[in-house]
Amino acid sequence: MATRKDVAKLAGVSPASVSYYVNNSGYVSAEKKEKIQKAIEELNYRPNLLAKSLRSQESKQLLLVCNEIRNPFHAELVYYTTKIAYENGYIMLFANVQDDVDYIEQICGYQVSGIIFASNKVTKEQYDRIAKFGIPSITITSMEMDGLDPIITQIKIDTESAIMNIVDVAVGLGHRKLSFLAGCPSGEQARIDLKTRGFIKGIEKNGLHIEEQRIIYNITNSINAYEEVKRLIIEGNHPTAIICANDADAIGALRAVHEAGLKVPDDVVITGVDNTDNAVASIPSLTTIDVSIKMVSQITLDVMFKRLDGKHQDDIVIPTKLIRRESM
Amino acid sequence: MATRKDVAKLAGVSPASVSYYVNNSGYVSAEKKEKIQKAIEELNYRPNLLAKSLRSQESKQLLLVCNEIRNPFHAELVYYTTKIAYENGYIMLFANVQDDVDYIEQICGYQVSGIIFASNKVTKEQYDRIAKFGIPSITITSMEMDGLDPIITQIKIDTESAIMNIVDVAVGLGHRKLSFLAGCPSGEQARIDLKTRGFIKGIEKNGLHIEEQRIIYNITNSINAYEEVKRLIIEGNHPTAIICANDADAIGALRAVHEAGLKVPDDVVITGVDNTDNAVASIPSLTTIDVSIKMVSQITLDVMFKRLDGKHQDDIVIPTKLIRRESM
DNA sequence: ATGAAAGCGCTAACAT
DNA sequence: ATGTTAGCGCTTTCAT
Repeated sequence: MATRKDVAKLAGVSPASVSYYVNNSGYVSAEKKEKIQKAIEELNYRPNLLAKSLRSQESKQLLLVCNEIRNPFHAELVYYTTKIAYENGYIMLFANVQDDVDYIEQICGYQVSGIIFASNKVTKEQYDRIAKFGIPSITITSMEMDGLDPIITQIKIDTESAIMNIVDVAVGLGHRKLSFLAGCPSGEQARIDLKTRGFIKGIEKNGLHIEEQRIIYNITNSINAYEEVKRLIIEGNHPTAIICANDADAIGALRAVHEAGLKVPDDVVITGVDNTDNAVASIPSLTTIDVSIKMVSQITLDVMFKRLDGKHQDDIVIPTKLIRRESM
Repeated sequence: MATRKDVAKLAGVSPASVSYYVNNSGYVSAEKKEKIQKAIEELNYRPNLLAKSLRSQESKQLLLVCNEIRNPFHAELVYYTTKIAYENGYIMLFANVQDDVDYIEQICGYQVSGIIFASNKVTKEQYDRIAKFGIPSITITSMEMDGLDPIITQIKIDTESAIMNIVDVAVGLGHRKLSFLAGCPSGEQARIDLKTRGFIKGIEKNGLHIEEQRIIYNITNSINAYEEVKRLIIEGNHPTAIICANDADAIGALRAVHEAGLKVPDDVVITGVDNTDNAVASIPSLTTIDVSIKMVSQITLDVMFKRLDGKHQDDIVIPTKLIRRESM
């Protein structure tokens, strides 16, 4: 690849002038501008961003960490954040990470300007480790993370009250046996997972006993959800309301219920979260929680740019909205 | 962030020794190794990959270009390729690009080691422009691209015979009015789109007239597909076989047919492509074309590493498989 | 076995 | 208005 030096030589100017022209800093005469432009085109010159970043101590690269890109919520988030970042002169690096913090730390070696977490698999200890790098970070979360290093701004999606609301509606419809398909593992993670908390709080608020309500943990995709719901039904005494942590899981649940010869919503109601395209297109269409991913993306990057600007930003809570469709 | 110099100072050795230790090149005494390791941990040192890449003239960054990450096929591809790349010491940069080649060119400024295209929106002219950078590239394609610069290895997914096969089966089942929901725009793109070609060839092979078979272009997601199929049905004289370019579109078609009170597969058969989770979980489940994305990802990166090694690689054709389920 | 030093391509302060 | 130059953090050759 041609370098700035090559361009300077061909254009008969100094390398500095090329920089001035390319970056629109410093003065370059119209005559030289033209010569430089010509040389750039002839040589197909592109500035070496590695060198530029090294020198200017800012990479203009943002890192987005997801734990499951195959989940449409994450896919949309990648779509919008990448787009907005680019429109603002930043390139998005993407990492699909389960629990390999080493990976993230390695990528930080590229001197990323900022990190966006969209993963429910990163633990507090791992956040703490990454916080040490001093890189402005944001986490889009459905977790209650206490005592997180303030270098990590939390954008909390209020799925807790959303799921509570769903429980209210289900109970209002007469359902007494509810089940929740959680994305997280049981134990510590479950205690801070807002969706799981919402379910438990909803159950308690409605005077039901949480022990009698089944929470199925570790649901990671629709196939998985399908199998678990199938098992629930085969075991007998199945729930009449199946509340899922996301739309994909709800699609799997729908299928299992359908195969068992049960009708949705007459025999069993099912709900999702995320309001993805699937929720509209499925049969029956899904009652779900709308989280405007476009809006979340915009807010996230607004916050990121503010942070990169050295300004402080408090944590943010993003409200959600129940979308009633056919499945409940 | 701490630099190599800081580590050297704290450990009481030269910066070179730190490099030797970190990269396992050159000799370092056990005693110094220990000191260096201690200093690294104390300072939370991470090598600056920007500087390393600049110096060693290889970034170990791969660029993946998609045009629609919200499509599950792309999402899975991102998932697997990112994973395999990392296992081989490469970081994947991700770009969701419609037709903005400038964006790709800009990212190339990071001296990416290789580029993987998974987009049906990149035109030959755009490939040609990027080929000029001399970066080993691969395109995972469902297009017939003639005369492409050999710096771009083509991994062709044989969707052409797959769709022809679907047409055969549909006609064998007695269908005479078929429709194809294409992802590409009509015109030049459609002529090189293997799926569209497969449909046309299949129709002709079966002695039907292509003029009487509706091809709907520019279908980009399930909502879109839903609307178009709804329109087809409302217009009357609707097709009894709706062949879709991907599973997501088929889900939308399914919904439209269902709303019209028609039964799948009794009144209308519908097929997808990709064999995503949705195809298994939908009701009815989808007859679709299986393309093992995991395998495609593995092959793609095998080819990439071979290319990065300076070896030549011929274009590859990846076979596909028809998966019969309930929708046809 | 270890260190000094050149240089990767760039920015920006400074000199002219 | 344009050029010279130091230095970003690193690798690697060459001396010691």
